[in-house]
Amino acid sequence: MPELPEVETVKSGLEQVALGREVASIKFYRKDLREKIPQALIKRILVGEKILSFSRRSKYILINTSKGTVISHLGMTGAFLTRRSSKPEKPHTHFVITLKKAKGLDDVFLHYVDPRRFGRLSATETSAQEHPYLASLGPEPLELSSKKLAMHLFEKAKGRKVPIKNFIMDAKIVVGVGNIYACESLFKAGISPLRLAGDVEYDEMLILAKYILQTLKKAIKQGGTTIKDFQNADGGTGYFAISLKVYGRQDLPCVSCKTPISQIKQSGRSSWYCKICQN
DNA sequence: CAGACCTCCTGAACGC
DNA sequence: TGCGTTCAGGAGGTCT
Repeated sequence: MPELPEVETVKSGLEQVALGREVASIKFYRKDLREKIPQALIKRILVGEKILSFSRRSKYILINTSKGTVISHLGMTGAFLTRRSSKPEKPHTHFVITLKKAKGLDDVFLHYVDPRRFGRLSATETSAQEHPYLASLGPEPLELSSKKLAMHLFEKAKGRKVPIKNFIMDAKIVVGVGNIYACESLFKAGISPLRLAGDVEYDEMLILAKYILQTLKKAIKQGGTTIKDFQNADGGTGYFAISLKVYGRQDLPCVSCKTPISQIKQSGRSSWYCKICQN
């Protein structure tokens, strides 16, 4: 389940093997993931074109050529696997990008595998930022200082009665804070996930912002192991490298006060927190 | 308009 | 052992 740090790692891995290379072909094994795949448009943008850059916006990976941008999301279970053959070897391989053979370089085939098909694949020949997937997204936390992020969150939270946990997971407010990072950051900041966003004081928001950034940055740093394993990646390992203090730890003792960790549901999502340490 | 809840999907982890 | 059930989660959609 790729979170933002893992997506960053996947992007780096793709850069290592495919940046600057020409796409020879793309073969689709499905006509849809979450939505219908615009196959003809994607072919127009990729086939016969050099990959000028990869970029990331929120948890989307963007593949840029002179013809436009292909926009992909890994959902929960998606992965780009680098292979030496075009033949799908894993179940749920939904498309394969073949890079043109080049002197002195290995043959490379990018296999997109996604068992649950929560992933997405789309494209645009114009501005990627105006694509519906990206148009209404909030800022990238990693491009902000903790103070800027805190001010942004504090302003947006004014008058909001949504729980702070749901608030920081809302991609329209800020991108890249998935369930794991929301739970962990709130624990470190000592803020209950049940608190209403509008009731969180600026000072608390600053601490929360610091921990969100710290957790994301730490995970990206440790995601390096995934880059190393990318050639035979089978789903990514980097994200398990961060030590989870509350996520998934229901009934286990709080690392700080030993009180059993509570699990609750918020808008259908599990939240874990310490009733004593988080207020 | 804001907020809660539903939906998509498969496989892992349970329970009987 | 082997079946059925539950649950996880990103993000858009729908309902209140």
